[in-house]
Amino acid sequence: MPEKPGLEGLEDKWSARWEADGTYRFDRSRTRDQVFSIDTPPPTVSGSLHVGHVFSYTHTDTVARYRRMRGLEVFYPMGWDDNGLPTERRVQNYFGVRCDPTLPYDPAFAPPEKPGKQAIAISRRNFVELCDRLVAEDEQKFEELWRHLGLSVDWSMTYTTIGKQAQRISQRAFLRMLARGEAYQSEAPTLWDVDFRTAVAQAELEDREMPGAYHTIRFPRVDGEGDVIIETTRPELIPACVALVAHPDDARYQPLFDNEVYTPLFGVRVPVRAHHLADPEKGSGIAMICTFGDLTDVTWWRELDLPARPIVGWDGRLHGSPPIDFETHKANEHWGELAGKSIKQARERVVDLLRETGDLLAEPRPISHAVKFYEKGDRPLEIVTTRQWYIRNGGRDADLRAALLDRGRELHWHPDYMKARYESWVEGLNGDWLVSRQRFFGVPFPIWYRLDAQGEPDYDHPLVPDEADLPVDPQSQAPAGYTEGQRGAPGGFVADPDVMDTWATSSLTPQIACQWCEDDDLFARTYPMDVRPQAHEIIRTWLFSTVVRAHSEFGGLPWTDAAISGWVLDPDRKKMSKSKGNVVTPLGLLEQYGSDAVRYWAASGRPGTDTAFDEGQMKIGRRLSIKVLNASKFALGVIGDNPVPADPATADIDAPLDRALLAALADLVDDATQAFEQYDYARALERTERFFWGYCDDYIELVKQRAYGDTDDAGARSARATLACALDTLLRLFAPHLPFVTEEVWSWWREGSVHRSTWPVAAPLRAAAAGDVPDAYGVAADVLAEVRKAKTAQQKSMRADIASATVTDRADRLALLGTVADDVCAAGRIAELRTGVGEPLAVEVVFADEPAA
RNA sequence: GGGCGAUUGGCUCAGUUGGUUAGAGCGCCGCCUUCACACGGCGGAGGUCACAGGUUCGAGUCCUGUAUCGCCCA
Repeated sequence: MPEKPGLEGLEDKWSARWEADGTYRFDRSRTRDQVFSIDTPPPTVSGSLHVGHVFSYTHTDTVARYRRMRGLEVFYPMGWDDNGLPTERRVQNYFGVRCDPTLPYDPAFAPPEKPGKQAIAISRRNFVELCDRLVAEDEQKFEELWRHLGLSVDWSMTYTTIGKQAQRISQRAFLRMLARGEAYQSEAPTLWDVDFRTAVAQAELEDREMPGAYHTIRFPRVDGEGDVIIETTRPELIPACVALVAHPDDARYQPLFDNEVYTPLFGVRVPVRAHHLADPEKGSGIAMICTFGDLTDVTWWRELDLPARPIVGWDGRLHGSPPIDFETHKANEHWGELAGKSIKQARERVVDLLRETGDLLAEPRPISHAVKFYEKGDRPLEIVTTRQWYIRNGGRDADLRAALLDRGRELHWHPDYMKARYESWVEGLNGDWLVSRQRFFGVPFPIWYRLDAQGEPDYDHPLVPDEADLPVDPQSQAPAGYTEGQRGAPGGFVADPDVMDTWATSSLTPQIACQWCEDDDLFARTYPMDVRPQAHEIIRTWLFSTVVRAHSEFGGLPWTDAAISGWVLDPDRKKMSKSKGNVVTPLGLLEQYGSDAVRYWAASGRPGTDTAFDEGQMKIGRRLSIKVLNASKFALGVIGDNPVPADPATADIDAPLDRALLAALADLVDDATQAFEQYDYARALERTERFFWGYCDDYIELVKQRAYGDTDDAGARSARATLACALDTLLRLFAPHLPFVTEEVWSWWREGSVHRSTWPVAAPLRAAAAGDVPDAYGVAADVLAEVRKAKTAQQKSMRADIASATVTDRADRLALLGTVADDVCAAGRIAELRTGVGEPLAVEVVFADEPAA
């Protein structure tokens, strides 16, 4: 035991020891019923870890440590989510490169020391190599931080989402869905980010409030009976207009239905149609349908069976050639001015042209409206018709949707109300899950297409590899029966160019962590898993998609429980996020306050509840950690060489105060255990902390004198045994939250690691209390508090001697006080204790250095 | 627009199935110093539990409505 215990250096000392001793190593001789299996969220390594990560990962770690102490073998691997767009973006900025898949591989390529102003174009393979290199560095830093925080992860089982095994599992899962008809491809209008040049899934959308403007535009009627006036925010889409639409009940426009109008500038005849989605309240109540301005356009186009005249290309610019053959010279002239322009440029020009022709009836009226964005994107999404892969998720199939809703109800949610997020998302799905991305650093689709004699791909009969050959990169490997020389040649083959959405692989973390079809033995011992911990905002993405994959492959849930963490909010109650620039990096905090202190703050955040970033709470955690060290040191000094009773019931604990303390402790153990069983680590901590302060301020003070007695003194033996039992129990109750200080103290007097010791049980403590209840402890503490109050009021030291104290209280409480009077007198330095019946509790004192009244 | 959650002293939050004068920490004020802890100890002041109704012997807790804030989904 050190002379002056402190927090500094505990993290390094104990994380090294835990690693050396394999304290958290998973013992794979244990069977599924003896295992507690955690599906740890793989953090995105391209970002930096922030306090939000520390917050939620601490929650999981407390639960892991609790379950481990309960005797379960905890399967707790860490994953790194390294594939996908965030990594690509980081690599582009970090090295100053960009991927051009048309370039050949350059084995000698080395990135510049510092990124230049102009991005260097490199081949796909060179680009992927840089991605691999950077994520390896990032992952190392992440692991160091996690170890410093004290996560009880088995670091020998770490996986990545771009690793060979993850690719193999991801491709295998995809191929099996393809074989079952649960994955399919389709050419359809698709939400498209023009900067990233990739398709985007429903789950990745977000609405942003953007300034826009209504343009009032005249469409002349073909029958010459006047004009139809529409209002639109997208005038540049007039050349893509295929119809006008109004609500079927809208009397203003009923006479127009099935008549035709001319589009302004282009003179194309388009029909006026009726559809219930047209909102009579919006604008003039009649809208133009374009291919495609938004998702409603897609619905109208499909349901009204309209022609497609798309004008926006993958790059967000208007096509070079017109969507149809315009009939007039003027129309072609107008198109010529727009072709190749960006959407913004095209809009400005169209408005000018409408002004010139007089078709713009009023100056644009500014409004603010919700526009769909890719959550990582900078410009509004466009809708482009492309061939994409989809996975069935119930968005177009009522039976599957119902089955997935049932899965959501089967899952135990912590807190329970988070279930509603899942249900509202599943009920609101409006299409299947689009999983293909036109990107580079991801798991490729293990698919090739035959080329016919004209070199046209046959998309309907894709070529697939044997599962034994996975993972494959179809861009560099030829399908069975073909040679590399036939790539791209008529009669040969071509690779599917896309990679899978990163969620398509992340949705398999249970399969990856438990090594589905890679290690059947491990899989049988760990899957299905016990718990998915995660934050609430990705219930629609990660949690839901994981349920989809497990339901599809195994017909069951991937875990029994979901533990949902809240967010960390900055002091202005805004979510901490990189884009807001209000993130706090965790390493400095861990060093300043100590990991246990930061964990204390994190573990004080209720399950599912957003929590303010609060350094004050870390200070309290630090104070608590120091108190654990000091109080333990003192208690152990008093306990001396006396062993911890193996069973407190046989330890001659007979002093009423001691029995009452153990009775209270038994209640605490029950409370903390019940809380942890319900994933309420915060409640367990709060109760333990409260008890601990009482143990320090009241119990230790009350028994100090008695415990100093001789070894043959029964009261002293009772006090020492109780101090030891209580300290032993409290350390174990704190161990999940404060792994470093508890381990430090444990090492002073106990064998092994506290984190491999057993979680306390109430029964032996209650047996030792021998029917006594906590009340005598409560009365003693109350009276002691009154005595202190009296000393403070007289500005006396706590060590001031009291000649006599008179306690007024209820008779039943006075009776209890009688049983602990010696301890109370010793702690209060009271020579004579008198009592009188009455309420409320009061204590009158006469100090020794003043004359008696 | 629909759904979920929150609203408790200056601040951050507890408050288990409704049960005696509503708790804690921080901050504030005062006191106590070196015998575990000054990175300390003890004590004090401070709240019409967002608002309005209702159920009940009894409501911070249950029900209805309103307001404000946040989130999820349209």
